[in-house]
Amino acid sequence: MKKTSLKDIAQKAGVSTALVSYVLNGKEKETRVGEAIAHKIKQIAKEMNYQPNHLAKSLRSGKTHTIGLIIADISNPFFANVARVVEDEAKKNGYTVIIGSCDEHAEKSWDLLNVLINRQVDGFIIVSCEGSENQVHYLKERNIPFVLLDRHFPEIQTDFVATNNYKASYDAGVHLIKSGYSRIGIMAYKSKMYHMEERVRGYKHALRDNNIEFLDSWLKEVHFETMDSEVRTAIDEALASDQQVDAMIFATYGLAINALKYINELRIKVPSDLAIVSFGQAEVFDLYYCPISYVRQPLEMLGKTAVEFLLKKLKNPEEGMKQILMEAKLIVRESSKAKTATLSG
Amino acid sequence: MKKTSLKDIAQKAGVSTALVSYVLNGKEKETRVGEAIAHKIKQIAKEMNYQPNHLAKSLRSGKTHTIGLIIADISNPFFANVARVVEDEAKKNGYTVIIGSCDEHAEKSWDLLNVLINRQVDGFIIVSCEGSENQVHYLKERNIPFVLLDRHFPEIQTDFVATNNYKASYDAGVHLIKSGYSRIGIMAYKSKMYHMEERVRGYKHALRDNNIEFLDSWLKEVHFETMDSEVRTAIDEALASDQQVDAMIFATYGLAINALKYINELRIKVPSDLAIVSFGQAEVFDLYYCPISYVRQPLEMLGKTAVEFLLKKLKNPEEGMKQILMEAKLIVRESSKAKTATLSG
DNA sequence: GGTACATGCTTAATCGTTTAAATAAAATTT
DNA sequence: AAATTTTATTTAAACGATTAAGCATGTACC
Repeated sequence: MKKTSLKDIAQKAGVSTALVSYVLNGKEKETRVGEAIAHKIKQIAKEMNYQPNHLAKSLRSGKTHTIGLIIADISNPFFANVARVVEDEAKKNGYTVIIGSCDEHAEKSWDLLNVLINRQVDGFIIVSCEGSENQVHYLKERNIPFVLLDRHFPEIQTDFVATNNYKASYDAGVHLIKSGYSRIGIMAYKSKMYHMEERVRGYKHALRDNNIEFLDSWLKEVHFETMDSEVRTAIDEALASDQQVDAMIFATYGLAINALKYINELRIKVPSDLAIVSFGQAEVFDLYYCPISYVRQPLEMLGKTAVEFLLKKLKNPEEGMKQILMEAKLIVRESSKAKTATLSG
Repeated sequence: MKKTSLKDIAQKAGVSTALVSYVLNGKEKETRVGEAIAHKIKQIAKEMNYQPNHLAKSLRSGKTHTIGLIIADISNPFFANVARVVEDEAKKNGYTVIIGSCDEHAEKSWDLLNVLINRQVDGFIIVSCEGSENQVHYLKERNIPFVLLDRHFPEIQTDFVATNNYKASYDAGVHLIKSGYSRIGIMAYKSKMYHMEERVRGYKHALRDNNIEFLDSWLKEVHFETMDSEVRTAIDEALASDQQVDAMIFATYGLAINALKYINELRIKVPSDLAIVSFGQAEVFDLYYCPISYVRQPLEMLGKTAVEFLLKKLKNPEEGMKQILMEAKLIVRESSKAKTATLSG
């Protein structure tokens, strides 16, 4: 029992496939199809439960109504949620999303890109990973529409939707200072990615603007791949030295999780021994015995806007370049509460 | 600068598209293409960076090399991870996956199914939600290949890959009993889904086989949609009554998370006030001040096997029905440690 | 009554592949 | 040398849709 095609309907109605196509695409008026026939065609289409073949449509039109979404790390709940938003938003507009995670590997990202290009996606939304600049250039050269999400390359002119990471980190730093912490560290990925540099920069400026001298030993940079062990070392160092920190900003969700596990093991008390503010958002932060203060990025808006930008570009390739930085919001919880309160402890 | 097609290559090589197709599909031998020409064609294809058009291929062959993955709830990290496994495994076999989450709504699942059928996916892997039996029947009738994952309907003959939930829950119950708990409750979704019933059944039998009389008030069933508030009520009831529980099994990850948040608020101590074993697996359980014992389902194997079953069926539609129940493993942590140890507290 | 236009429908090309069947040329057999 | 087989290549239909162009009609106008 094959799917019914235009031909089947045409045959049953005794007309050409052209008429059927016109009618079912709502072009009866422009193409002057007889009312009686039009009605008959619609009737038959319904009876036979006609569903157009997307492949054929796409082959003809060159449009697949599919978006490729390449995510740097889908195991990060922030990105997982962004992916959901993108998917929902796309579906609302009649688009299907194909998701791929490159797990922070540029080669994997490259493979994905090619697979999806071959699948004829109409455009891309990309959370770039380190070393994927060439891919961005490639897309630009080939004139394939795309929007960068959450991470972007300031030296490459592209559409992007991202968070103001500098500001977010600055705010986090100021918040800790105002809460009475003065020896504030930051843990970040060892990375040349702009969003990461911005987070470190914001933190440093927060210290500077509050007359706290930044110490090199307060910046802990770890490699993504060997995070598990490096985080432990970093925590050990941050707490053991004579430049011991009393608060720490975690530049990503993954770093925070790893650190918290270790901190648990060490029986270090948050926030009395160590105050914490983390980027990223996740249930985990609510569930920790001492709820974690975090930087809430405008997840929904990021996803929605990225889709919006891309679809606009798909509809009109001449559309101008769109770039937007959205503000994050610092959610203050127990893990960074004012130090005075813990002086008694 | 259009993509190069078979035609372009044919033109440049001065041959017909047929030859090009044969050569590039490795059918030179069967179709006896001249060696010189074959070589020339390959050469040109490489030079022009030929990438076949999947749409055209699919239209012709009726195969899209795409799998539809419908997940009951992608916000559940267990399912999110299963999705990753399925995706990776599919990709290894040259398949692309289109994921959709129905958020436990049968209608949404129905919509997804249709969207994906229209997109001509070759087959489905489905984590069914309540009330979607008709969809399973529909697929069977229309002879669309599919494999049910994690949840199945015992009264419908289908391929499936799932966990032995009865056994898992039974083990969890026995473990708690052996650890000295005797007033053991269970929190589950109010649902007619088989996997949920099995979890309750296993728990009950664990009690029965250890001469503990099951009390109705120990079974807390909450609705998925209104989980947030109902979980609180359930916890209140479980702890306040004269039939107060000293341990609790959570039949899903979501329930556990919600309950733990509330338990935190109430300042209830785990496990001294309440021991806990939960289904599902997530970082959260590691991070809780008292790491949570949980039932680890064979996530990787489930996903891989589902893909394997489906691909076999796609390759050979006559393939027999495949059903498998995999064993879960109880991971014992602090949250359910032997009661004697806490008698002093 | 001839030209012009409106109406209602069909034809056929096209998108990029695959592949059975046809064809032509060369090699082998009778 | 004719018949047959093998080898190398082309032709053309098909997948399922879209759409410009063509072709009959009928109606209106001068």
